[in-house]
Amino acid sequence: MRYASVCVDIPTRKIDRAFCYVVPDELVAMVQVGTTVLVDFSHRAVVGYVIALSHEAPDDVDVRKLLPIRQVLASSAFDEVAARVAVWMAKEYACPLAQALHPFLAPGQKVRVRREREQGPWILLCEKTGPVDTRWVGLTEAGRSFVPRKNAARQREVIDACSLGMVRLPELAATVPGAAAVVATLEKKGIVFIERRRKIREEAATTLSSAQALRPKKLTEGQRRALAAVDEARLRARGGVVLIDGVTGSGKTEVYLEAIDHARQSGRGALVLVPEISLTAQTVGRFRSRFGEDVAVLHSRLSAGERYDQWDLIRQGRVHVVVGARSALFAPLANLGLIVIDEEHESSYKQDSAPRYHAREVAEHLASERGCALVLGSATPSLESLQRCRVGAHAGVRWARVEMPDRPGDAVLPHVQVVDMTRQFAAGRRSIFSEPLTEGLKQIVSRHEKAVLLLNRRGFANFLMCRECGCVPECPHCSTALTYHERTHELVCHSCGRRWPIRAWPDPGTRCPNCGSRYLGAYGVGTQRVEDELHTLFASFGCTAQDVQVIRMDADTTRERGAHQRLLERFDDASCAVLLGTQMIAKGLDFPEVTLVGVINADTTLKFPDFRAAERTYDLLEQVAGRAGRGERPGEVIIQSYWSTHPAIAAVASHSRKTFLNAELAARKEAHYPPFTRLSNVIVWGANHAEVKKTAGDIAAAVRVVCAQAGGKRDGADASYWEVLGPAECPRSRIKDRWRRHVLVKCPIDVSPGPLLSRCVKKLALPAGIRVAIDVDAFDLM
DNA sequence: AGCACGCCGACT
DNA sequence: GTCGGCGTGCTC
Repeated sequence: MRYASVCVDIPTRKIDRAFCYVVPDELVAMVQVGTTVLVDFSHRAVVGYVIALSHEAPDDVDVRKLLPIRQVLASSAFDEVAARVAVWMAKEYACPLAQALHPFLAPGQKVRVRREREQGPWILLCEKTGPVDTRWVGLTEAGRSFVPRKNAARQREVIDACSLGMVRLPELAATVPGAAAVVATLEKKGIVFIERRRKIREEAATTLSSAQALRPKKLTEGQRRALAAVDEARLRARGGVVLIDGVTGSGKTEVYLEAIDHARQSGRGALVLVPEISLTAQTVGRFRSRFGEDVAVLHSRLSAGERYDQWDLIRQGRVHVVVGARSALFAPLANLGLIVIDEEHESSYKQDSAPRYHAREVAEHLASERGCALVLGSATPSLESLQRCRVGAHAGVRWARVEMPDRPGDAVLPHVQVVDMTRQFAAGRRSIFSEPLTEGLKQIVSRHEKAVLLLNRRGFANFLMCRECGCVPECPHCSTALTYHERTHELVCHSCGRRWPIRAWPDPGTRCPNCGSRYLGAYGVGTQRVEDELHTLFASFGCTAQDVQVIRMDADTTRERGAHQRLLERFDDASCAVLLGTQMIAKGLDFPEVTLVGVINADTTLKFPDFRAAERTYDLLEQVAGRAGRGERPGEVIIQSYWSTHPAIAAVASHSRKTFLNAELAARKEAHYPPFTRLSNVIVWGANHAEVKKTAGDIAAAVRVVCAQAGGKRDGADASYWEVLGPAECPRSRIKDRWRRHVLVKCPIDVSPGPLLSRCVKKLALPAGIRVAIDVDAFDLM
């Protein structure tokens, strides 16, 4: 008899284990680890996932009570190793096993069971994206000598089109009107035949010149060392981690490409994770140009069909390299030899909904389970990774750091100048652009070069304020100030997305919602305004829009599919241009002609109430500075700031990460923050304020008891640091009419807080409408 | 989660 | 006496 261990898809903390089912004889061939099945479970039918198979039933169940698997709903999406990783994720990130399995399933698969009426039958709701076929038309033997009737012009056209080889029916229909009907007639006569071929939906390639990855004649010293370290880790097959700590433009991608090539030559596959934001045509193009058809790409901008096809190519073993965002980590790639995480410091590697995993941590675990190497690359590694390299090991695997301090060829790091904006202001300058930046832009125009301008807008969005009563309009459903959208004359809540039309000063219809005053004015600097001022500035140089193109890239201009790529292609094609944008332009762009990088306001992110604010600022500035001088001509970086003495800014100016690290690590150690502890966040939310408050209090009390026990068992001063903070209101205390409170838990770095926090929440009877989220190693503390 | 079981108040 | 309120607990 065969038995299957099935995880039922009921995502609740109360059910966090798998159940045993009998595999009926007729299903034995179909039921494998990773298949989606339908089973009976406590008075109803539910969807479940097979996580293990065995010839024996577990000891603790009565074999006579076991139920059979009813039906197989989808073929296998993951193997035993992946199932083990999911079990680990569920524990580590304190989420139900079913939720930990979701990222492993085929993209687009949503199989649910519902019933329409109270006592109605259970029905299956299948929402599965699947393969699609294209019909191809070809001439039969008889067709070759067939001469259509004189007046059958359409038939002749179809036969002509097919005479050189098979043609896709949709293509034929585009050139020959009514081709479908003609083909149907000819097929009946035996003149043509129709063949169905699997169609692979994919995106069009880019024309960006920088999307090519030409093999360099020779690697730099740093690249050779990094490559050797990666190869060694891969051959040891013990899940070793290599952190490639290379300055911007040092050629990390080339090291990945070479290392992947070595893995492929020995028959192993490779996963490459890049932040969603840099998963552009440029990045993909580089991998495609080196590995051609052997690459699958997975990211959120693909349509459901495209994503499914890419995933299925991987599962069928038809590609050996996968490039994708965070969730590509779960792609069913066989014989994994290498995992690469580019820009490993990026916060987008942390998922902010369940399972709240961090791709770096899951990759470390996965690499060790699959016996492959993990490569982390960054010019600004996370403090966590640097700390692990300093120790030399983490979670039982080796962590090694390789430095790449030089750019290939004659390219050098750009010169960085910090402009103290308080002095500019004191000197009577009121423009957005300081004197040095104005001068720099003038040079760009006169020398016909390109510039990148960053508007670091996080936390400095446009808002309205009444100059008579001082009020700032807030969302009535969330505790956030509303953002003002100049172009559409709307107030927008970035928490819940609601919009309200509004008129701002000097529009005659202006009325403050609080006091009715006309003096409701816009504050803050938006990309739109910088764009306008740029045009004014260039006009003052005597330039026209033809002389210098201004390309704005922000959430507004990139909403449309493919817009991101089109804007970059425009920038690439221009002879002289300025690319103006938010965070999204800071990373990964590689345009050798960029000689000037300007940062409009460097310190807006520093004032965030977040212990990583300084690290984020440093990372962003260092990354954007790295866009300059990647080609033959040297680069210049101008950073405008009101807080130019801050270590994060000073460090970028002097190309000295130590300046930043020394200050930051000391502060983190003092306050017991990561990388010296692990920080978890337990969030409670609901419509009823009193119940939220009570539940958060209960959780805090339970966690305090458990933490005191866990802390008491350990000895050693620093290693046994435990702390429970709160409960307190979340910085965003209300979102979409739900009140939010949270409890912060700090614990030693070698402890897994997940199971402990999970236990605390599980034993609590949650009132209806009150929800709890456990966020282990939280990034977003808002 | 979703449903049955069970143990107490106000109704034909 | 029983209909139904929702607290508790189980689901291979």
